[in-house]
Amino acid sequence: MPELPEVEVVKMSLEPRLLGERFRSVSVHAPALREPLDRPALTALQGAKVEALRRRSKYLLVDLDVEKTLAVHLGMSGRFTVVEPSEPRAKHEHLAFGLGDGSRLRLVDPRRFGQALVLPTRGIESDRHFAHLGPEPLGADFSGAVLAHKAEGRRGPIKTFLMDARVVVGVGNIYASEALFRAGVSPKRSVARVSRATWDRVAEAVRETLAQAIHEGGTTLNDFTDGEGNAGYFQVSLAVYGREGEACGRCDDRVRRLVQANRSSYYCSGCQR
DNA sequence: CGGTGGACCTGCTGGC
DNA sequence: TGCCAGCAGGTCCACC
Repeated sequence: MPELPEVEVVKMSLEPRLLGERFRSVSVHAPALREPLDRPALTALQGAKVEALRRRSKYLLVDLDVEKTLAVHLGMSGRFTVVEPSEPRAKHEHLAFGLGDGSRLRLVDPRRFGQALVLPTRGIESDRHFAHLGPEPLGADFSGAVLAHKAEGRRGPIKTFLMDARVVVGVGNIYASEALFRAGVSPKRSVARVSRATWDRVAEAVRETLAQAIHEGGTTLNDFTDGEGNAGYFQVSLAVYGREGEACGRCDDRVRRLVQANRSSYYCSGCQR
C-alpha cells in the first residue's frame, strides 16, 4: 500500500486530529509485526501528548511530550486511522491508542509487514532503522547530481536502483515505474549507462510524480485510506502501473510488464529507452 | 563487494 | 463449489 505519498497523506490527515491529543489508553493486541512489539514501551505512552507529526522515508513519526517518538511503518497492508468509539475492533487491529473523546487511533495490518517502534525523539536518525537511509526525494538534498554520484561503480537496472532506500527514500514499486515512464527511461536501463542529463530528468520525474500523487491523495489500489478513512485517487492518474496490455497514452505501443528483483515493473517500450 | 532471490504474512482472484 | 497457484503498495538477509 504505502509509498512516500501515501504516508505523507496519512500524516497530513491525522495532524489536525492528533496535535495536542493525549493517549488515554494503549492496547497492544499482537505479539509481533515485522519485529516483536515492545509492549512495555508502547503501554508507557499512556498519558503522553502528541506534539508533532513528521515523516521520514516511509515512517510516520509521532513526537510525544515524553521525549519519545512513535514510529509507524505501514508495510504493504497497514492502515493507521482514527475511528469512532462505536467502531468494533477490526480483525487485524494490532495496536490502538484511546483519545480524549473516546475515539481511537488504530493500526490495522493484515500482512503484518508494518512496524510500530518507540524511539527516543532526540537522535532518532541514528537508530538502526534510519541510519542507512538516503535523502528525501522532495527535499533539498536530492538531485540528478546525487543520483549520478550514487550510481558510480554500481551495476544493475535503474528501476531497482530507484527503489533502494540508501539511494533515495520513499520510492516504491508503483512510483518507480511511474517516474521512469515520466522520464522516458526504460526500467531495464543499466545505471552505468545513464547520462548526467538523464539523471536530472529522472530526479525531476521522481519529484513530480510523488508531488502529484500527494496532491491527489495517494494511490488506492485496494484498500489504502488516509487517517480519516478516505481513499486516494492517484490510481486514476497511473500511466503504466498495473496496466499491462493497455494502450500507452503517449505512443501507439502497449504497456508491458516484466519482473525485476522479484517485483513487477510496468513500462512502454515505445517511449521508454 | 553488490545484486538477486527468497523469506516474512494474509487475502484476493482466476483457472481448472 | 472447492482447491491451488499466483500475485500484492516493503524490507531484510543469505547466497552467489
